[in-house]
Amino acid sequence: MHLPPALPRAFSARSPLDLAPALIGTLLCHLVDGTLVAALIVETEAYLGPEDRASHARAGRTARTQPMFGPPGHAYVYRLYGMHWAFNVVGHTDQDPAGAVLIRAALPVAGLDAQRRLRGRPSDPVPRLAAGPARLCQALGIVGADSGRDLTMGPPLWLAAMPSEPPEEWADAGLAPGNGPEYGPDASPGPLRTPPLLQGPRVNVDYAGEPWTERPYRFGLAGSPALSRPFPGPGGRRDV
DNA sequence: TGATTGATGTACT
DNA sequence: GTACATCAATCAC
Repeated sequence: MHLPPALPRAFSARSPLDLAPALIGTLLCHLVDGTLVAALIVETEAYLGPEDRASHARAGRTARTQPMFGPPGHAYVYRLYGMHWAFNVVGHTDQDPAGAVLIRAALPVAGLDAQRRLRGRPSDPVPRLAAGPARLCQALGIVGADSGRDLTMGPPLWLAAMPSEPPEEWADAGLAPGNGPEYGPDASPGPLRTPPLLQGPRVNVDYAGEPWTERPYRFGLAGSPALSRPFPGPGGRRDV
């Protein structure tokens, strides 16, 4: 079984605003009962430190938000609406006390049967299995106990670069080698070099009258069938 | 000590 | 489009 190497901590040691677009096109990997389940990240949101009113770091360090204030490259998992889990990658600079990137959606590429089973909806099309923060945690088997885990140490839970030549048994991620609009189901496989990104407002975040363009902190892989929901029309900007 | 609130998903009209 | 499940953290007294 091919286990891609973990991305180093330096990858996450930057502002969530830089990390959020950089995470698009990377792999989130989890070893579940000896099976690799992995998905290509296609949608993220940046949450900054205490000055970001929508960030859990706004109220300072608590037992729940502790990982957000810790070293970059760790997981921050929290309960949502009392019944779901949501997964974040901790990332901030030494100047900023806290920060994280919410992984909103990913395209399953390895361990598809396991992901269907974990998700509990066997007939859902693969691109919808992890299309949403709570669905993603379900499909990848991520739970609250994973909060605080170091994602730079490999199994059981880690971030990795998408291999330039994915193993035969992996599903086609539909990535074209390089730039271009051909990021659909018929695109030829290959690494994601300069992904065409969309940018827009964070989902279900109250902007309190302020125009969202002041904080366009949601990022997505253009044309991906695994996005949790569309980006706003012409206001959703390309080429981030 | 009690009330309100979500970084959601599903089912139903 | 709307209703609702379900609960820890946070906020208002």
